[in-house]
Amino acid sequence: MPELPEVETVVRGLQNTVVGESIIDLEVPWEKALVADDPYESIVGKSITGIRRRAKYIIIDLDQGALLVHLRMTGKLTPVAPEKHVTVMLHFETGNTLYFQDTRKFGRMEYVNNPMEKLAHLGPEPLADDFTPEVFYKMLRSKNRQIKPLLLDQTFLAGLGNIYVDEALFQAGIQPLSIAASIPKRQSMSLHAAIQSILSASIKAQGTTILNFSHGENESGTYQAALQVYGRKDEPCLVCETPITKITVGQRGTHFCSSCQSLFKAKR
DNA sequence: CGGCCATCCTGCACGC
DNA sequence: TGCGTGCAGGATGGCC
Repeated sequence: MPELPEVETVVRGLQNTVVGESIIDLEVPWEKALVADDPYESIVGKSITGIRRRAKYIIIDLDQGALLVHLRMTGKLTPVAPEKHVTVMLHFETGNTLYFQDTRKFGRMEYVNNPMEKLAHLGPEPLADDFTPEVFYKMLRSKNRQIKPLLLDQTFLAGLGNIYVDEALFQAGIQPLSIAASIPKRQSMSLHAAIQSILSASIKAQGTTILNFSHGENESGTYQAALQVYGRKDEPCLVCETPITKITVGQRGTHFCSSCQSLFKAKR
């Protein structure tokens, strides 16, 4: 499940591979994966001038417009031909090809004229300089919502997914059902620090690779070894040995330690 | 506004 | 062994 660190890893990996390539043809085995009024007209003939990340989106800049890629759960962008589940292929003048592969077919590649305009609804980047502990505390204070779904809301904060939210809340000692506005300053500071340190550490480890259904995976991250609660239902908490609890919060599997994480209830 | 549900897809873990 | 069922999950849109 690609979250911010995984997307960052993909972007860094493709930096030296696709920038400078000219697109001379495209194939779309799964039509829904490519969103554009006239795909051939808008994409073929253009060159890739850069590749960058915003939240969980990959922005492939073209000499006019850009391709916005969201991998969702199982998407991959690779220059190496996958065996199956290829949804889009970009063929380059050099003879190289960029493959969009996606087992569950939820991922999308969209041609847009102005990528930043299209992503204007997103909240702040959790690793940006102006996302300070003070700013975060103020953001939380105005929200009467459960902290877990709030952190997953990309318009509130952009880039976190289910795995890293569970990990950050554990590290900060905050129970996932806690109401954001009720979280004290001390714990809010701690959550901010947890989000930044976990994301940074995961980027350094090239992301998390949950044992999945892709065979020849040659670029897997190693952060899964550092997970404290995610996927550890009924296993002992690494701090206090209380079995890890798994519940559903906002339709998402949610892992936490009932002893280490405090519930901050709504004020009245 | 906030919470809940369905939708999109496939593969895998289950129970029998 | 093989079948059926349920589940996982990011984002969106609809409903109350």
